[in-house]
Amino acid sequence: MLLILRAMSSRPVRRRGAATIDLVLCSAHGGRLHVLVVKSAGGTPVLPFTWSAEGESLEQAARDLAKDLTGHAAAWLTVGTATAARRHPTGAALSVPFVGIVGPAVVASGGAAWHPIESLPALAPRQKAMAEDALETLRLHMDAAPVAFRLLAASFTLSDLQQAYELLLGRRLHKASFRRALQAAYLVEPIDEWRSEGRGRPAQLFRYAPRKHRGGHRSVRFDLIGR
Amino acid sequence: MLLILRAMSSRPVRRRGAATIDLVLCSAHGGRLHVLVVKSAGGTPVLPFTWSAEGESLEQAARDLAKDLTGHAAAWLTVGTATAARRHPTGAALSVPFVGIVGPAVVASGGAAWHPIESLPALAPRQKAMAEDALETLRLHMDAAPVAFRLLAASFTLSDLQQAYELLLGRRLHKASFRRALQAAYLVEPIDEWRSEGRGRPAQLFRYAPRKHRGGHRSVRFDLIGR
DNA sequence: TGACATTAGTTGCGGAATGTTACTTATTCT
DNA sequence: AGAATAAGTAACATTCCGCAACTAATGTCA
Repeated sequence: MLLILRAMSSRPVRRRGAATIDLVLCSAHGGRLHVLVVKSAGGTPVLPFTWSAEGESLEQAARDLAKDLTGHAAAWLTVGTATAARRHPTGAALSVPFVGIVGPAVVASGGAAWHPIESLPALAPRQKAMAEDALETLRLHMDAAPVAFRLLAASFTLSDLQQAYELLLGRRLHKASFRRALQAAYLVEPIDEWRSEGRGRPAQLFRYAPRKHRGGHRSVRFDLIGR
Repeated sequence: MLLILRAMSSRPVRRRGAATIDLVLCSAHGGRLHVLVVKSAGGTPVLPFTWSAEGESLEQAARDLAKDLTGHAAAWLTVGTATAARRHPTGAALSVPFVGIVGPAVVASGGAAWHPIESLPALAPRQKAMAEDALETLRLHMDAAPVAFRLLAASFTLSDLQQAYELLLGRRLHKASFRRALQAAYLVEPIDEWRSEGRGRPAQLFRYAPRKHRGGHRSVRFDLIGR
């Protein structure tokens, strides 16, 4: 399936030997983070990958790969930690992992399947390491980029958003505090729609609409350094 | 000088064609962040670099390069954003930048020189981009790693530390607030030494000694998202 | 129909964290 | 001795945050 999809697009010719671009594509389903895994020619599970091409941006290649795979552009994408120590399934010397996010509506098709990030299938060592680093990469960027928002559809409830943050942070948050902080940041805007999940009061929908606000110049938090 | 130093060490044979490992080595002098720049064979300024070698860790190669260059091991090192779009001086297709830190005692020798990060000499485009990304990379990691501490010597005054944070954050901090937050985080330990800079009261010296403390599970800060 | 469960969303309080100002302490310079 | 300089502290007001309790809107089920 991967090969078929790649043949459908007209991208630069890629040659074996340079570096692989490995894609750790993430999505949130059912309150858990999932990673897209495909099948290699031999049937073993692998992360989607492509080869770097002369003169082409690595990021663009990763974006093309994500689009070919899912039919949707990645909602967010960043480069991870390039590595050469372990062996890539293809024997490539170098791997450049990209960590991407697609919204919850993207379904896996063909040989591709979403796997919970805590219980991935048996990947090759280098790919396994890259997948396990993905969450850390997302955490690293979530203070400066709207990572949590990209896990959601364009319109979402505040409970959805809180759940996304809890997913990324790995801990529970307090509802009232979360909403107060969110309001103070002018990051979301209510839209005139409500969603009912069946039980309980319907929730208002919001969209990501950051407004310029002079970043409160507050002190430093040392909370995270030193374990 | 670079070539001489590299010949002195017995590292794996590196062959042209794979990827360059470019080093953005940073250090703080006189309240400003500096980057180490060397001279190429042709005399033009370049970032120190080496070639990736089969089977060797990219990070280890970068660490070796830093040690060969300065005689000191890098106090901290992380990988930056791999790139292929622009042209490397050597014509390499791929570059993996590493952003490193050495303490203030490391002096440049031979063809190497420290340049303020705001006024770098005319580097090749790809290297210029990598160097300009360095500060952003450091900022990205400073909440999770002791980046600011690595810019300092093993013992330092609290004013030194505050200056390092101000350097990285690009804004002034309040002395009292900074010290309170620092005390609450159990990150430093006073040692029984004082340093006098000539005028003013001598400052007590501290060292980085993080103690396990249950990270206060506080709410999220949205300050930085959305510009 | 009416009590109950469930989820969304708000309010108010107390304690913790932070910004600000002013102060004390220790040293050098003149 | 007194001014200048920098380190370090104290006190107070303000803001932030965790918590608990509350209201609101819907579905469920006896």
